[in-house]
Amino acid sequence: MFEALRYAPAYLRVSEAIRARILSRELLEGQALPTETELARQFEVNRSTVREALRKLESNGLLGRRRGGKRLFVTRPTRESVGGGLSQAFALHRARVVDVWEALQAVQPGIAAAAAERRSSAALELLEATVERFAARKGERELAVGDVAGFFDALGEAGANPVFTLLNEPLLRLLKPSLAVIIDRVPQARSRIESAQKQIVAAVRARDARTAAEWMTRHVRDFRRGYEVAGIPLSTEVGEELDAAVPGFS
Amino acid sequence: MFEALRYAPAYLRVSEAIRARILSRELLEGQALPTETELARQFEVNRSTVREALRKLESNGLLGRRRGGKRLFVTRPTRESVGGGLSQAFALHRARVVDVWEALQAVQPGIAAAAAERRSSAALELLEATVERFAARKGERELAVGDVAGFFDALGEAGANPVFTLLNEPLLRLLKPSLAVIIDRVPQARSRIESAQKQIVAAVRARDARTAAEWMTRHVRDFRRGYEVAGIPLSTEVGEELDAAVPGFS
DNA sequence: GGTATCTTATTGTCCGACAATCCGACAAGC
DNA sequence: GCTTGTCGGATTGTCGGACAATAAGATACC
Repeated sequence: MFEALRYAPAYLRVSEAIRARILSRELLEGQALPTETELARQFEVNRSTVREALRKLESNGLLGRRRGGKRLFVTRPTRESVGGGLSQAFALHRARVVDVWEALQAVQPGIAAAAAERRSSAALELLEATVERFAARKGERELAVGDVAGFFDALGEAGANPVFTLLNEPLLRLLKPSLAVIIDRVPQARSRIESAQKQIVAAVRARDARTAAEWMTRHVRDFRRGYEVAGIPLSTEVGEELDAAVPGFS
Repeated sequence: MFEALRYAPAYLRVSEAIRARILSRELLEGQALPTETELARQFEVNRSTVREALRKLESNGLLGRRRGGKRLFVTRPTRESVGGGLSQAFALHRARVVDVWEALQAVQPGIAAAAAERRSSAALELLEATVERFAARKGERELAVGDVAGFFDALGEAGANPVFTLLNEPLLRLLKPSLAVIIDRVPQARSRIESAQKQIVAAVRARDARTAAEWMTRHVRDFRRGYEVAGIPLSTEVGEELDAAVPGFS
């Protein structure tokens, strides 16, 4: 009958006020925030209260500081901070490798198609460099995994769609641990990945969206085969390892 | 040459410590956190410092409180809190409606296929109820938009893939405003949406993943036509309206 | 059993303080 | 001119203590 009437503590109202100013672009990226004391004066609250509000915005990725700096600056959520938060959420929702794989299968062909349609020549070069790097890599499991993630990243970047770029990161993050196992245990994994990447890049260079998407579909399906061959149960829960870095502070 | 040596302020170390305990499942969902004073005692820091740490975890959606409650409880990020943060990030990265549409086009067919493969009968009923609700709706633009979002939501739920569920929310959130315009301005929009939903649900009931995905592809393509007919430029930036609710506090 | 009442514990907010250190300016030296 | 040393001020990180409002738990009552 009646709606619960909300009383919002001051620290929330302060953080909301600042957030609104950022989203409305009154505060622009890169701009320095007033000092805590000044904010306290303007909002007519205590500095401690302001600080609580700032911590919220900080972990939302809306505020950050320059390396070793003191003052806070307006920033927008980076791939890393978004990715950290999201993959953390996935893990807590007990997502399994098969869930992540399924999402990859849905998303990546679209990303590949977008990349093929819109890649700039600079993005193409970057993409090719990534492929070369992976192909040249011998051993060094961890670095090879990084290269594969770098390939997907570069592809997302080439598509010039911020939605794809931001969604890509957390999926890759969750993919990595299991990918490392695959590369270790499946002998032909590297060569299969390499050839798939080359086909995809060729299609991207030719601006052939359909072929890019098709090869990507095959590529992702291969990962699933990889899980099976490597003996990774599809129902393994993806877990955040130690590398759950502090989002928004690095 | 040298790596920057990092010093982490106490409030960050505290929040990291607690986060780690949550991610490692030592602290379980629903469990109450010790009181601020107790935490301060254990970490040997001041209560203000603890509070700053708690605010961070609060906006990450890892801590929350029961309606009108005082104590903090361990929670996992809800769809809403994740969605709020993500759509905020998209907006700040100046995503355009075409970007969101492209992402929908990539993701939704996969979701539909997953739903067809794994839907429970309960989920199917919910889905059908949603479709009925939208079909029966006359006028009431906002509610109709909510119904459409509810359809995608129910579909995601039916797929029983937390990754899809969490990714779906922010996309829908960004879709809504433009969808409202389409429903207003394109006369045949409602009937086209309704028939597409019915085809999709039929395929889901028949557990026919391929057909479900195909109809979904058409359905999403239709939205693009809708943009054109409604005169919404595809390069419009999606913006967070006032409804940018406080994530993790509602 | 359920409900009203009372106590206590806990949170939200404030004030004031201080050390560490980042910032900017300015001077000195090659 | 550009780097390096010096210095004062501004700003953050952290602390201690305080108090009102109110949720939570216990207790008495019907």
